Amino acid sequence: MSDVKARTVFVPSHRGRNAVSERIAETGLRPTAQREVVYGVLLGKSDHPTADEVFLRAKHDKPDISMATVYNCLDALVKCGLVRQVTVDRGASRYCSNMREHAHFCCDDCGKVFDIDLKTAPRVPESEVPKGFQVNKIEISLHGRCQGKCPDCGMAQIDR
Amino acid sequence: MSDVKARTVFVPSHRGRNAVSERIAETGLRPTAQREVVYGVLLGKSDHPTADEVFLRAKHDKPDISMATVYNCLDALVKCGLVRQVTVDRGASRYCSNMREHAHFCCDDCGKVFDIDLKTAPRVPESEVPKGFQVNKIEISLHGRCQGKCPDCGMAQIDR
DNA sequence: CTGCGATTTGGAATTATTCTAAATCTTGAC
DNA sequence: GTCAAGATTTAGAATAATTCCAAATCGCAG
Repeated sequence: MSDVKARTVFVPSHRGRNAVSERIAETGLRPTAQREVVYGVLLGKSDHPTADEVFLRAKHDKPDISMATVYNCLDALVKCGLVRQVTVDRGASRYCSNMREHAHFCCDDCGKVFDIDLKTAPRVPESEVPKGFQVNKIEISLHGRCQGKCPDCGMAQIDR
Repeated sequence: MSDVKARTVFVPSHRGRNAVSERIAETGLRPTAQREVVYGVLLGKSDHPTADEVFLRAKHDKPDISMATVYNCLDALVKCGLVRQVTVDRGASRYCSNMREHAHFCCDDCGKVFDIDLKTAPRVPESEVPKGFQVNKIEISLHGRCQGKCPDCGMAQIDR
């Protein structure tokens, strides 16, 4: 694999320019058709899909996209800061195009993940962080039950 | 697999009684030799070992313990509240016998995980949690770099 | 329009974990 | 102490998620 190291802003030459390719290009990433589709999927529905679910949805727009490419694209989008990778539990990673400050609520019953907006960036007492350690990111995840209150929870796996 | 559903307090009948087996028994879990060894490993060194690492260490005391058993024991210990399962990133789960209120710092360079004590239980604005959702647990993980400041960081993978 | 490096691709490989069914252990009852 | 019932352990197979690979294709700069 090659690193994502482009520095200049690319503009797609053959395919049309659009909001999505524009945003990708702004990060210095080459706006390929596959990246646009993958990013588009995440922008289209913010339900924290797994790579597998992204793959399924991406195929709708681009039937011959491959799973490996979905992983590559997600990886590139995460590295360039357009997408967040969410790891609330064991099991597949989830992806999220909401870059505002927020935490995640993960329902132990239905397995769905919801954004919890945070007005302020999370903080941790500096005195408790070992001297010299550099903190780049703080992730907060809540675990609990939606109690059937979340959308489409009829099909929740109520196996407890 | 059978559920962990014991209700009475077991006392080991054949093997000796000790602090570790005592604590396991108190939770209503059968204090088997394997569980004692696994729990002992976690109590012995709080460096957030993966199941694999626990297996290796457990074999020192009990050479014929199996990987499946390590997973079973870890699972049982987590379910009965004696151990925390830590999921800071993709990759193997880690386990932790520190049950005080704390967050985790995960170094992107050396991959090690450190406890960050929290004086108070983490909170999230209640107003942002959807009505009716029940929050059971809040996990906080910090990501960053130890900058070579952590113990044994000579052998850190500095691949960035 | 051309060359070069970036990206995509299918498939194999790897890693972490779960499942399965048989053997063994633990406990409470006698 | 002995026994039966159910819990636990075990090796190995199976699964799930992700990464690796090397060849084909694509996108951009010149």
